[in-house]
Amino acid sequence: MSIRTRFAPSPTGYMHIGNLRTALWAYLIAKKDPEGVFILRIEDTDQGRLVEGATDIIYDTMRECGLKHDEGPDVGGPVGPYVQSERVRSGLYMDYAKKLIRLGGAHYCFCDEKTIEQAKAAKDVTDGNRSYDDPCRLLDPEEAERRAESGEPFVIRQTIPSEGTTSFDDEVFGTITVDNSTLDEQVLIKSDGFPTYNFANVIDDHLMGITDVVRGMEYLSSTPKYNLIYDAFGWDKPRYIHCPPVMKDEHSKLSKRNGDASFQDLMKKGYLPEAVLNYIAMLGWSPENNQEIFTLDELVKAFNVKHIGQNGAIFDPVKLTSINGLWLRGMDPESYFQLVEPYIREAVKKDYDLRKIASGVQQRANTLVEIPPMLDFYDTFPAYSNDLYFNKKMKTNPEISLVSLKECLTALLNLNDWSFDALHETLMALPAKMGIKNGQVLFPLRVAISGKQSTPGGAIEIAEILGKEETLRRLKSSIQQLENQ
RNA sequence: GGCAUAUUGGUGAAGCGGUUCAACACACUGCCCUCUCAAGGCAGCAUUCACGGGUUCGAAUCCCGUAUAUGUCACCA
Repeated sequence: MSIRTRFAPSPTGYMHIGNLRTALWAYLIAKKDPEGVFILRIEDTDQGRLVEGATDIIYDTMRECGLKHDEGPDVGGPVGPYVQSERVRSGLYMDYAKKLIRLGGAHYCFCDEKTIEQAKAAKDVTDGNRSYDDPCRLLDPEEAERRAESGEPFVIRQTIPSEGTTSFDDEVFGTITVDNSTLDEQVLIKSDGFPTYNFANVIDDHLMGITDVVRGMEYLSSTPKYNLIYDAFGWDKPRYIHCPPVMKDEHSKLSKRNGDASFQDLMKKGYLPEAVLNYIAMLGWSPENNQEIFTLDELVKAFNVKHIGQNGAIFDPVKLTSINGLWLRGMDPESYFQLVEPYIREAVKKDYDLRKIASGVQQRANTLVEIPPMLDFYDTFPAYSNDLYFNKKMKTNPEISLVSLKECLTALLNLNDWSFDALHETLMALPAKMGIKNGQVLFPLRVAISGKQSTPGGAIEIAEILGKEETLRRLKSSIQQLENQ
């Protein structure tokens, strides 16, 4: 039987990183199997929490990441509909709930909320048992059904024995066993007739033939209850893959509440979707070899449930930045240029050779948004301090620099072939002639024509791009600035 | 508080009873090198795997306890 996994978000806001990682892993697990199917299901049974446009964000994010689902609301499939609210309308959950009642796995409950609250308040919470002993479970079934039919408000609760234990196997956490007495008889069908997540989830996973349930570990403690439902129906249980959380720091999960980055935010900050995906795949999972850069297809091949860890992984923006830089540097020059052209144009409005600028940038920028600020010197020669000529490593200072720059000026003045090669030949002859290190000429020159200590591309590239006239203008001005000191 | 799960360096982590077991990567530090910075290369960076016991000839790896963290105990998902 081929693998079927699902990503089942509820459209309550934006797509956070932890969610995206769960989607990714579910995708990878499905695609590991050539016949595997990845399904998108929208869980919108909480009508109160729906957020306008949230579904579109889900579609957009998945598309941008290349996480293509084989079945879902927009593409259809054999086991639809794929939106829970639509499934509710068919009465499907209620039918199954009633069936479950007949099978002894659930019962009607007529308790009103006040009663329940009072009962819970009166209960000793430290005894370790379930928080509410529902008296309705003792009701005569015929009687209960009659009351429900007659229009009395009700919910349907799961019926759980108070004795014994329930256990299940999780692919990442192993076998987990709990006492039934600690399991709450949760509501399956709410008084508005909608199923709760707890119920809809089980029904849908079964009806959609989900073989591998991939979800956050916050569901670990409720999984025994789900298995009790599967058992009551006599259904096959899926494999469970509970994912450790993605943390902001040691203490808190990554969340919108904390103002943490969403996928959309990361895009705005100039990261590549491929790099983000690559990075988050490894949050809590590690490959068997030491490979670090993976395309989606490579992840599919390399991914292995056995290597998912059990501890929360801290989302490290610095590491992401480094991975992103690796991706950027690894691109072929033409695609890179297409990608960064808008960012270069943001800073460079004058008529310089953008492709040459791009090739300098490619070796240096780790994110897209850091590009414009490192290029601002092209359009306007910035004011700068002579202190920039101090460089410990190059052993340069304003005095040495002045000497070097004057040499540069005389050499460049007579240079008519302003090509990279000619510039290179001319300028590299200087240090040899003067008996100093290359850097003692080229570093001052870079400062003199860019007004910065570090730039994408070297002094020679910058001079070439700037052109003879502008280079000499800046050079003269810098020499003057040094002499006036 | 009950229950569940976890605890390897600043970070992600490998290792899951025994020939270097504390890999690899990020970050950091130093050096080298290409025309400079960056990138790249090399080197350094946990005598030790939360703590305390135990099992064993031998434990980061198994067991027990303590501490800490996270999750859960909703007519939210």
